[in-house]
Amino acid sequence: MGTTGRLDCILESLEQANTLDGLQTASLSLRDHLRVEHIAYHWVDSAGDQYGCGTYSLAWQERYISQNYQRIDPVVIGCFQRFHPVDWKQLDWSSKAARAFQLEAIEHGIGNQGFSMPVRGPNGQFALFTANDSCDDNTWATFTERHRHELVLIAHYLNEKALEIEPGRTPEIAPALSPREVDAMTLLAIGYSRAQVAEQLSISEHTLRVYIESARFKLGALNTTHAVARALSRGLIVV
Amino acid sequence: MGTTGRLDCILESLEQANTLDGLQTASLSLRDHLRVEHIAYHWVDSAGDQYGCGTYSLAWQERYISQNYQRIDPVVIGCFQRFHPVDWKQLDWSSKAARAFQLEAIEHGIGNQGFSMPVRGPNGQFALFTANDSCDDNTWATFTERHRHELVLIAHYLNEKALEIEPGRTPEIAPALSPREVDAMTLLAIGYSRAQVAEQLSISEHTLRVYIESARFKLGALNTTHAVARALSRGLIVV
DNA sequence: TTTCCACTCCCCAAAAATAGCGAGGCGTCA
DNA sequence: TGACGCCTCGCTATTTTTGGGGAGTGGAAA
Repeated sequence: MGTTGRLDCILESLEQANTLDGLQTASLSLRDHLRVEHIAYHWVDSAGDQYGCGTYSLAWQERYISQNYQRIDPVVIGCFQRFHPVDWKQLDWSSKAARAFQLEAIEHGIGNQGFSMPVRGPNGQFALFTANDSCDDNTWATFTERHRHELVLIAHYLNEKALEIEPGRTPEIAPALSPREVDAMTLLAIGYSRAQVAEQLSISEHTLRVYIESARFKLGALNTTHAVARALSRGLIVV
Repeated sequence: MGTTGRLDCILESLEQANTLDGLQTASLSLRDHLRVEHIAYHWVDSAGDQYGCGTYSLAWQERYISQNYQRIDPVVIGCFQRFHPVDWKQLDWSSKAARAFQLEAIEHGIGNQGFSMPVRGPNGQFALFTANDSCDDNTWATFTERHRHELVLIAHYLNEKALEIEPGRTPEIAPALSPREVDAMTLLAIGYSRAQVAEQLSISEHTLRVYIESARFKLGALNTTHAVARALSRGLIVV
């Protein structure tokens, strides 16, 4: 199996990449380095928008996207609820849809063993990095144990690169809110009504409204809910 | 500086830890390994609830929590908007509050150089791992460059451990929203009024209301704004 | 010094959201 | 088959939020 030294080289070449093609090339190196059949980086957007690179067949990728399989894919669902990398065997394949999905995947050349690592970025960004192969359970267990650190690192750097390449998906620069506006947005975000927020801040409800309005204006929001959503997704408030 | 071998040992002992004290002990080893003045793991929780471990003085930790400094701490705010680790020098210290905060931190023994790594878990969980020291810019740049991989790994494993130790702290397991509920929450989050959402989804406003209510119920939210905020911060919708 | 911004307070009328009921059809899973 | 969840539609009434005005303080920056 590859050495840490070689991984460093690959990560370095990954740093040079600045297009999706670059990521694709890096994927191939990574696969060779890890000596597995497939690796895949898969950016999952809840709007169903997707994006990724890896060594899965194009036919499978297209099929996956066109069928919106991320909705039923146990790998996606399972990783979404976890922080640590997971072996596919630990996932829930019990539903009918999941088993049908798995069969179809295998028909498209996906191996029976998989190990996937969830990665999360700002604004709820979510992606997976997967290593995939066909082998028996023991071989796979040895592989995952030995490469755990590497897989974590690879997932991190791939996602870092993906975020860099797709800046359209990252947030606009945030227009700072005043302290009172932050207070107001924060309390609204945790469910307080206007009256409660005003009481909490010891100001009149009329005053509070001015803050909400000015925050709404600064955030270019159409209403309070929108303003809170923008403040949240731009990291101006933390709930 | 330490070798990768030693880091592996520390990470292994980290794996054994199963209490906050264990994390605290691991922090000390990590500090020695990295040869910095301070390291800190800081779980930034909703509602200002906090949690962490590290080598900062108790006085500072208490002060930080009692003053809710995570609201103005440029490290928290900056990391919250980013994926990659950041040097404190790259952050925005321009506001008055931020500068006052920095001065106070230094008085409490925090070094002038810092390097922080954001980590995110399921349900919008968010934490920081920081290495901190007092030295000149060049020394620090060399340090951060050499230890980048290590810091990423440490942050990952510390957070994995923290999630394991404090499972109660993770917000309730995300009660998946139905597709229509997701639609409703998403459109509300981008500023549509109820009438507009209903029109967009081609359903009656009455029906829409059922979705909003059931989403609110599932999310344990007190009102629509709260529900949207929760859906956002748990990564159930993306705006 | 003047200008700007953050903070505070007030009124009123219209629009929107909420709470409480009700109903039926469709699909999946045990 | 029956339970359950999802999607769809209806009513009434109350509470809350919003949008449009205006007005004064104090501090910081230009």
